[in-house]
Amino acid sequence: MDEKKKPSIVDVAKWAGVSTATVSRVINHNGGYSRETEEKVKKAVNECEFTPNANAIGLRTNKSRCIGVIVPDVTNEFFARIIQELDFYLLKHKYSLLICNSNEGYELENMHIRGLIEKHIDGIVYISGQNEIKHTGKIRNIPVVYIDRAPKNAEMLIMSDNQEGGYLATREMVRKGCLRILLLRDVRCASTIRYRKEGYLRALREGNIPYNEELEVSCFPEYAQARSVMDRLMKSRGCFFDGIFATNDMMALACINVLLEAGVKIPEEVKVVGFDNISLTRFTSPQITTITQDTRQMALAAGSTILKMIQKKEIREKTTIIPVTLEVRGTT
Amino acid sequence: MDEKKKPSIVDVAKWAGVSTATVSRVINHNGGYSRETEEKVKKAVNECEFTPNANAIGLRTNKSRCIGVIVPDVTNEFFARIIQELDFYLLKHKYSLLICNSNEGYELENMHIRGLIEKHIDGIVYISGQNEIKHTGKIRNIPVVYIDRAPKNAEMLIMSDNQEGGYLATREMVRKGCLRILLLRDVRCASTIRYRKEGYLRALREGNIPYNEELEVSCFPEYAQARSVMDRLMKSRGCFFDGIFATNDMMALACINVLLEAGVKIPEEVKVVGFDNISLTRFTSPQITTITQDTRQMALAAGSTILKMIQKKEIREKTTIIPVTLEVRGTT
DNA sequence: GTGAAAGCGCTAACAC
DNA sequence: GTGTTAGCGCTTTCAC
Repeated sequence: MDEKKKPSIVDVAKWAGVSTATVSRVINHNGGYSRETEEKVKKAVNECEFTPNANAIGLRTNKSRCIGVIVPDVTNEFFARIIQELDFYLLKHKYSLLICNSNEGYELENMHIRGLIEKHIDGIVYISGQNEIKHTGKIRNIPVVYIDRAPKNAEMLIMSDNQEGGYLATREMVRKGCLRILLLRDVRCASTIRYRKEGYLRALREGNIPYNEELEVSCFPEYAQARSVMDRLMKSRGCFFDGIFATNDMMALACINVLLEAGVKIPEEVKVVGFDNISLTRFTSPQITTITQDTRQMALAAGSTILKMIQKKEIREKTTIIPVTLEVRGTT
Repeated sequence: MDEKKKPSIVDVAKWAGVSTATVSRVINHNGGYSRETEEKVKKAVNECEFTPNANAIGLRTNKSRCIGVIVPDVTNEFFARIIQELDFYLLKHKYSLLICNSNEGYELENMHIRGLIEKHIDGIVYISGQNEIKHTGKIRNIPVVYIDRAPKNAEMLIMSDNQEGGYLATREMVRKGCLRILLLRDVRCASTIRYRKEGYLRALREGNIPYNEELEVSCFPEYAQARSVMDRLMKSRGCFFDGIFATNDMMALACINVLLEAGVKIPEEVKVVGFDNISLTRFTSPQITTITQDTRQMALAAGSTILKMIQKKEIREKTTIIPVTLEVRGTT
């Protein structure tokens, strides 16, 4: 065993006085060896401080035990939470997570995908973040699990029950007496948003409240844009609503700040519900009522699905819907 | 060239009518071939849709073009921003980023490190997040760059100019007339916090304001803890300060909410400055004055340093200090 | 300027 | 139950 080099399985074999095949068998728990040799080998492994060479294994088996995750923006807490849970789940299964931040950009995404392919990663988790999927077809022969949105030909999809979320959010306000509930929605035509709106409509119907087109306002799903839209609305038409369902928490926060600054009382005069339950919703005053997307379950579903695909196990459901919950707090 | 299998350099060599050695040379721009063969090979590479097998390269060269990043919590925006920039920088240099979320846990971190070693990653970026570095010595022969904090025997360290940050924050309040500036500090004894306090003291000295021990309050650096500490303080002693320097933005936010709820006017009666400039500081009302840690420069420094170490280039500075800036907003 | 061939560390098929 | 060995795809030395 060389002084400088890392010990290989050959070194271990020599040390234990067995063949490399036997060492390999023991390491991989493949059976076909006696209790005795097992001990010998394990001892040798420890004493040599042997660690397997993933590159060699990968080359030999065409597996890398790496999963790539493509994400529009790690900086977004919702995505970060998914990554965190995914990392934890995969670590337990001895997989590594390669992070690919696309910044919502086509070019970065493609560079990343190219890198992933060269690295022979075993699978990809693709978190779309409501934007269009652009790469379609570029990824071949690699299992892909989509979270949130997926291209038509996609195999596997994990998503929250957005319809139910929209419903729960709106029902909460209806039950508490709101009659003119503003829908402040992400302007982008994502299916997730469409579902949330369906839920909103369902809750209105259930409460015998007619849908009013004037109460639907679109804007880009960022704080700044939501703020200016609400500012303009308040200036031009005043507070003509008694509830707001914002399709994400940042927009909800923008509403709350605008209303509070205009002297409107929350939740007495206007109630507000957001979506996502990012941590920020607990750091405001009042704290924001919102819909929890269960990032943990989403990550778990994505992780176990991708592992199953890698192992070519059969998967019953192509689409997994993760339940959402209403978090009642100070704004309703 | 097999139908199902990915083409290897053997296929390309056959296609181009040259040897694998030549293909390798062309691919790696190693010179020693004619303009003519270069064209032939390049053409073959394209037509075969050849992508190199990173495992084979890694096995042969003992390089993986992978960098691991160990981070206490991806969900923390400050860390996420560093990861984002690092990912971008490394992508440009054709390196991949393996994410290792330690959740501030010893065990997870070690599992991750073990995985990184097996994967023969080329380097590690270690973002400590002010907690102690525990692994010391476990990582051998792998270049490591530390961000924020480093163990004694560490080679490379990137950090913000925390002293200057504390100074700028405090000076801003001194200049605007504050005389009793509360220091709400992270209770953990990290060097970063120590530096920030030094800056605070320097600004006081400069303003001829005596340091008052009673104005230094410690707590865990989370919103909830900061809130309850401030709540208690206000209940027991009222508002005996006219400024607060909180050593991170979450604590600053907690202060602001407590004060606002108690009817204290910000910034008229009390001014507040945070630290980090997380995006949340712009989503509050009033927006929070804070110190920007330049995550982009930190990531750039970490990225270029780790690449230099990998290439065994000499590095002048062991420690890189990244400048910080004061962001004046509504709370001062 | 180009090719032949060894070998990186490992697994798995086959032999015993 | 264990050993021998071929070969995964690539780089690199050594010939020519």
